[in-house]
Amino acid sequence: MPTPKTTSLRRTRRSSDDLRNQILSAASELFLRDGYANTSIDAVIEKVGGSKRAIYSHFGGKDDLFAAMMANLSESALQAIASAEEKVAGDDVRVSLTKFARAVMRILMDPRTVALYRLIVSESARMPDLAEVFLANGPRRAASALAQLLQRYADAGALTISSAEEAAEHFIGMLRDDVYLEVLLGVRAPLGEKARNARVTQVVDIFLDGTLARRRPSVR
Amino acid sequence: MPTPKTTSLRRTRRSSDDLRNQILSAASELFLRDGYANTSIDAVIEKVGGSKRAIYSHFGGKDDLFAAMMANLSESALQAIASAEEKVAGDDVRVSLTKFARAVMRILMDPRTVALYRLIVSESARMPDLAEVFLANGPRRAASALAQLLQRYADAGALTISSAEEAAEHFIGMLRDDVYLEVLLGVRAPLGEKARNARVTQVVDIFLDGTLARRRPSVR
DNA sequence: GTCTATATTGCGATAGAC
DNA sequence: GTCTATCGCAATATAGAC
Repeated sequence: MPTPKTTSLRRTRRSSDDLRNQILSAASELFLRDGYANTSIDAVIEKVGGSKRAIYSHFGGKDDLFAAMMANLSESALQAIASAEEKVAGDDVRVSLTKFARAVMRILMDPRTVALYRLIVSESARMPDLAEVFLANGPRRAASALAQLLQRYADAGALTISSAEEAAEHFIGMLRDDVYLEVLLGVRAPLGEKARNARVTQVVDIFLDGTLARRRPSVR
Repeated sequence: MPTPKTTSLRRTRRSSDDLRNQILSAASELFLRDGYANTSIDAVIEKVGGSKRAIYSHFGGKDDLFAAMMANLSESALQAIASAEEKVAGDDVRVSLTKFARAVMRILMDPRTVALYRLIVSESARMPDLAEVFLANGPRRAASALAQLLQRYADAGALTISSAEEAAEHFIGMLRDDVYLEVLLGVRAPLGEKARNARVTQVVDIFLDGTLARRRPSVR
């Protein structure tokens, strides 16, 4: 059978949901690559096939298509962050931080994340809600997860930090340094796993040897 | 007296240089505020007065006007960085780093820098040279100045660092953390002097207590 | 002023779902 | 067969570069 029955409710030639998803997918690719202003409705429709009308009946307009796409993207981004949070189960501070940092670096250097980051910076002025959603689901979420981790170690006497929140922000800042800026600006390819891990080790060393309590010469 | 229309080279009322500078100034303001696509030639002309013809004869087109404006801006940015480099004359590591970091933070949080940063991220895909010029005059220059400073202290035995370059990048990364991202996205106002200095102290403490040689319990 | 690009809408035709 | 979403194409409107 060419068309195995759709388990869902109605239309099937290319079900309404399929069309919607295909539009979202094509729009993501183009918006992420070329930005909002340089992506035309025609270009999206050319990738998907069909009529421009489909976009307007499904989404309402270009702005709404863009918003829908960003909402869609934030879901997958959120899942990535959530999986990173689970990686911090190690007992040793250095091991925990390293795991966390590697996960963050992997997400940061993902080409999709890079493009999303760039798009957010470009368009947040036009759509303020965009920035809020992105910050809440991405950076703030990662920072507060890390802050909790740091606080636990601080309570256990392994770390000496004045503010877990700020320390977490600084730690993540170290991961997202000039190298990341260069990736963001497209003058350098995203770091591969080996290079990422090397930088993570550097960062963890700098960070930890400043916050490790020195009373107990334990872990080293 | 019927004003003889000077068809080409000579201009009288407003000197050619003045007009050029006024155009650049108006263009800077608009481009920085609204971005490339959302700034129209008409809007620039409206601010300056005169005819659209002026822009095309002076610059050639919108792209060229934009490029000229960016080149113009990078000069002042360069001066700011250069002034930061001079501030590192202190003898004590902590004092030197603090001075340097305060200067960097002041530049970073300058609304003009923020707008420039945002514009670079938005447009570097369209104009790759932009990113190179910006990186060379800004971030890379600051990082390498800091790296030299760090290396001096390392040579003197005050710091233990494996790579001065990378350490410098991480240090600056700590300064440009999530808080800066929020400023960049416009959801938070740039930090005032007091808040900046507080963060600088945090960053220097984290950084130094990890890189200070512990053999000699000297400086602390 | 001219011309191109592009967002947005109008509407008859069509092809599956029911 | 009817119904409805989609299609294809044309038309409108506006902005903005030149």
